[in-house]
Amino acid sequence: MRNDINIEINDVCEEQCVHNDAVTEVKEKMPNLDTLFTLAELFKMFGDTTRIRIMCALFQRELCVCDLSEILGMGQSAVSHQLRLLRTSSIVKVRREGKSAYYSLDDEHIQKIFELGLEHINEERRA
Amino acid sequence: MRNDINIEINDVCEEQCVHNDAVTEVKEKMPNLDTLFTLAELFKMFGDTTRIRIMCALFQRELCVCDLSEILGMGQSAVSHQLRLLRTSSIVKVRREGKSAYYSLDDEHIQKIFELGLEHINEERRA
DNA sequence: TTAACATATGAACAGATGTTCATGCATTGA
DNA sequence: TCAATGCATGAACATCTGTTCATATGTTAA
Repeated sequence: MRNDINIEINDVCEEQCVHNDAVTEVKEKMPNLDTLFTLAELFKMFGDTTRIRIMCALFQRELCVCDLSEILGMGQSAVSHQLRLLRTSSIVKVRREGKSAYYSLDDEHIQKIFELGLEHINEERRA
Repeated sequence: MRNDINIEINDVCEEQCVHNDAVTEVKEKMPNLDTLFTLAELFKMFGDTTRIRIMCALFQRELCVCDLSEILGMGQSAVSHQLRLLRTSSIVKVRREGKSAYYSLDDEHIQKIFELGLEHINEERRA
């Protein structure tokens, strides 16, 4: 009985349908919240058309801000802001030469993630 | 001279530093905007901690809304709203049984994308 | 049928996000 | 040194997003 009381105290708001074994096991095996938060932050970078287009352009070659601005048909400021986010997330890196800043991809995972995403949406379209 | 005028008309706001060869080539090889938009929509689903946690839980096993609600420590409504988004993006699928709705992953790409993301952030941390 | 329950969903709200505008900083060439 | 150029960045603004609340839908058991 004391045991029951403890369960009630610990599992506040427990719904009646909960499969306790499943819930406990899944909870234990989940990566910690910090990791998942960081992961979400990474994927957030892929979750905007402008940034995806920037990455996609950089798959081909290193480019300066001005080139990217022209390729995307967007203002230099907008591109620059997005590049800052991509830099912060270690997705792109800069190389400065004279007045220009040349951006390129920092890591081959980026393209792999991109390609898996493409596969997924293509299967979806076929289905 | 007429040629110069046309160039000015077509390439409005052209910056002076643009590397025209590079820009033209990259532009040609870029996937179309629709595809990149759809791709961004997909990755948007990975770009939220709640949804990442849901996917992560479903890697282990099929779960009902109520279980997920308990695992995440979040309200049923919030979870249900997110599941709807994941359903719409063909990331999860539902199986209904009695009063419950059991969710599971729709496609193995999802876990692969997740794992590549993990690799990326782990390399980042090591560096 | 009715009550209880699991889930879904619309509305409302707060907070996050992306672009533009204005401006600052560094580099280059005159 | 000064003007022009390429890039970065803060502020402002509109839009998008995620959660909560209230409520609806559909299923089950009594």
